[in-house]
Amino acid sequence: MKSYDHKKIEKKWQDLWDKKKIYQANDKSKKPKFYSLVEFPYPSGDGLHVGHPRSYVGMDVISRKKRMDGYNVLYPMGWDAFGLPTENFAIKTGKQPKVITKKNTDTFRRQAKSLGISFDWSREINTTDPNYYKWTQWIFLQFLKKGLAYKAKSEINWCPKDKIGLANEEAVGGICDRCGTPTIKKEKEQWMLAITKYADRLDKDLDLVDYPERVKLSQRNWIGKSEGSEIEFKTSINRNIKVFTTRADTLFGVTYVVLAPEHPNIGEFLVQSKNMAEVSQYIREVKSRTEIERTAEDKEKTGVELKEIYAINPANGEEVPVWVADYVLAGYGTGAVMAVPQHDARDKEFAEKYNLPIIDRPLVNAEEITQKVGGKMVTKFKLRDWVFSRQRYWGEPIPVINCEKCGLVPVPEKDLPVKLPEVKNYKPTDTGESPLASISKWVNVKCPKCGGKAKRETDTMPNWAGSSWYYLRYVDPKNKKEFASKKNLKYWTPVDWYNGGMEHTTLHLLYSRFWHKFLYDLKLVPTVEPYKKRTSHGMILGEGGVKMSKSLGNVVNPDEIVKIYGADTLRVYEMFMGPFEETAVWNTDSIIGARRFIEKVWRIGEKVIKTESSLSGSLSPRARGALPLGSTACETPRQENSVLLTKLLHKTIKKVSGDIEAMRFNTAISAMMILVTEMEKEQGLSLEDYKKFLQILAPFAPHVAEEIWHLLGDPTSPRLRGAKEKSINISDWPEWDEKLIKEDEMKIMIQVNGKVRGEIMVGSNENEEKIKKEAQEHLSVKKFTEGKEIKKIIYVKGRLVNIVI
RNA sequence: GCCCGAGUGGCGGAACUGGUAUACGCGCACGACUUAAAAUCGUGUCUCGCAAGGGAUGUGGGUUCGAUUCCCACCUCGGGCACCA
Repeated sequence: MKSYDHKKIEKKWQDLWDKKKIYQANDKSKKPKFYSLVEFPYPSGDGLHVGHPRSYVGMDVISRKKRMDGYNVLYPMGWDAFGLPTENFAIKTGKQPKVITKKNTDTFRRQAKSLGISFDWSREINTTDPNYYKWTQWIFLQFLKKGLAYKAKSEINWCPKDKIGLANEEAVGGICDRCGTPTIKKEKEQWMLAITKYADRLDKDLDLVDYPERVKLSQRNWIGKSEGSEIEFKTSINRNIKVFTTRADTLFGVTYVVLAPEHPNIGEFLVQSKNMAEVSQYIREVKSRTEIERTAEDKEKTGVELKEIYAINPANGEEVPVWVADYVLAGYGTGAVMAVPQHDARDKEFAEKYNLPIIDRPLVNAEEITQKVGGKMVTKFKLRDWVFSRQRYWGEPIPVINCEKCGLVPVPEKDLPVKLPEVKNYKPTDTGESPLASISKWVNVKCPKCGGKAKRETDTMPNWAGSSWYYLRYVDPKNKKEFASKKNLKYWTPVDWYNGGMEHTTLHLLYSRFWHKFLYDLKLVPTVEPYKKRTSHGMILGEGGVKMSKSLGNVVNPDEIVKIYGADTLRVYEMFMGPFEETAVWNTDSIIGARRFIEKVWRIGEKVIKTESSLSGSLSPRARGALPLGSTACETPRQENSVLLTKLLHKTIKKVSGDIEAMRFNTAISAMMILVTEMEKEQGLSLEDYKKFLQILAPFAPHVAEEIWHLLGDPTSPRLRGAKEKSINISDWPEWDEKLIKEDEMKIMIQVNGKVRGEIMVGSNENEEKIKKEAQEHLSVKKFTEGKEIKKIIYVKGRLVNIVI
């Protein structure tokens, strides 16, 4: 046996696994299925960085264990390849986005393979592949058919630098998500998806899934469900003001009413106010401000009174002034609020600034008062409809045709996919139209309905489109008739375990749940929720605890680590560096610990092989497994190790089994390290025990485990060496023996007043009284109890005795 | 401002339902092997103290025989949301 050479071993097994297709999922298996999923990456030009493997290896460990547990595992990978960085690179270099993407995915694939991740590469998908986005477009047409995709003139967040319309969530705080430029509001016809129609179900059904509490919470906050009352205020003009409040109980404390500057009926109030010029000036001012200016932290509230217009409090008939102020949002509730300065900090701030009355009134029952004033209880959501248009090239074309006569006409399903044409210039236009608009050959088409002159929609879909349903395509990635067959969907979905980053818990997760529910309503998928269980890995920060970034020059390339230390070492290190769900700081110096661990495993392997071959002799092949149990005759001498080590092995098997399921990879590895240290000390290590250890190591370090496994030979086969043995990675996960784990002696700590003073060993079935007695007689304990009155003695089974004096 | 999460050796971290605080790893020191070095192995490594013993899990209090763990208040860091009525 040669010394450990990770380069040879890893390459050899990666190729063999590929050839033997041992990680391919089987659509027709009788085994129980397990669908494990990681977020497919955006294949950037920089290649994989060490953060990616954290998620991939974590789920790989789980997938590998599940295979060994007897599951038919689907663990797929693909590319979420539409997106701005590629397009921007295309603009800069003039290369085709398609070509750039091909290059990047090749790099990513090579890197992922070099880590020995057990992905089923036969199901690889790419969102930019027309065979894939055909179905993204098809699903869009279903939304259109059901009236959930619609075009609306709306104010969008416009980035003047990227020249692109952004969704609210991409322009948080009025700053472009991509380049940091302050966004401005711009009116534009946009495609929208009515996610708000699903708001309530998206909130409620979180009860059905196994997500971490913090993930559920952030989804709930994003959806922002709140229950309250809608109450109408009559006014001095012929137009009521409807307000939304969660505090109808404070209705008697209302001292004024406020309209948002963008309130739909603002015009009617404006023209009848005495200070029309002043008010319209104010509204104009507000609209000219950027989002940042409007929401700046220290910004003082502004507003203007609609003079000579008043509203009537329906609770007591009082007349109160009406104001326009930009602290009221048009997009939430009714765009108007009743102000109760006594109970609301914002109203109070405003009232104090403009000398509006602040009054204290008794509170009443919210529901009763709502009913009494003719209002109704309603539920509102913060969630807005999803702006689904992008004025960009590198996205799925929205499959719609604008006909001069017929209006918006969906592209017939038989004409899908609407393929992206090749263009010369990928730069978006200053008018805000997609570069597609300038390709007249592509744009000008016949109307599918009337055959008349028509133009294609030139907007494309946002990044989130392709990733909203990709997990469905994996179950049947080559299907030409449907996005996936009913049969495969029924077998594989839902995803059993989905791991990804915290940064995707609000948007991607919510969007894909929305699409899934929509498809469920169309009876196209069998389950209400797409993901049964979701976990989140922590980020990997650069040395010093800062984010890895090119500008800081602290990005670690996994290729380097694989080259120097090997994939197994990188895998073990990343799983060992800290709790999986928490942020971890990269430390190149610590990798050596993982490498030493693997080398130790290798050395023990060498030792075991040496003893085995000396025992079996060179003439006869070993036939240990073939011998009947308990047979003594002619048996070759077998190497035995101490019962203590076997006990430790079984404890470790149990610990590792449980830790993998709970993603406590760090403590699993720690337990294996302890076992390995003990195994190395052991004089004669038995082949069986060592092989069991290799099996529990295999999910973490599959290459080295496989190599030694094959060098040792399969004990159930008469052959010591040879290529025909089964892979360790699909062998049966070892079982532990509870009897061996149970100690016949237990260590009991003795405390005096809660302080440890000694310990005794007792039989595991020893009765309480005897243990207590023995504890009191313990020498180093007596020292503390002598001459003191013993108040009571507490015994915790199998743990300790506490003597209280 | 609001909502989460976290504060344990020189460092990454462990302690699963309240029961030996600091497992495992990195680093460091010393020793063995070696002509030497590397690698490897062994020993030690929270702190004060010669010792007996005492003190430490962000700070202060509480509950308990017993608290890193539960409760209250505060401080610091990380993340998310942010005028959502």
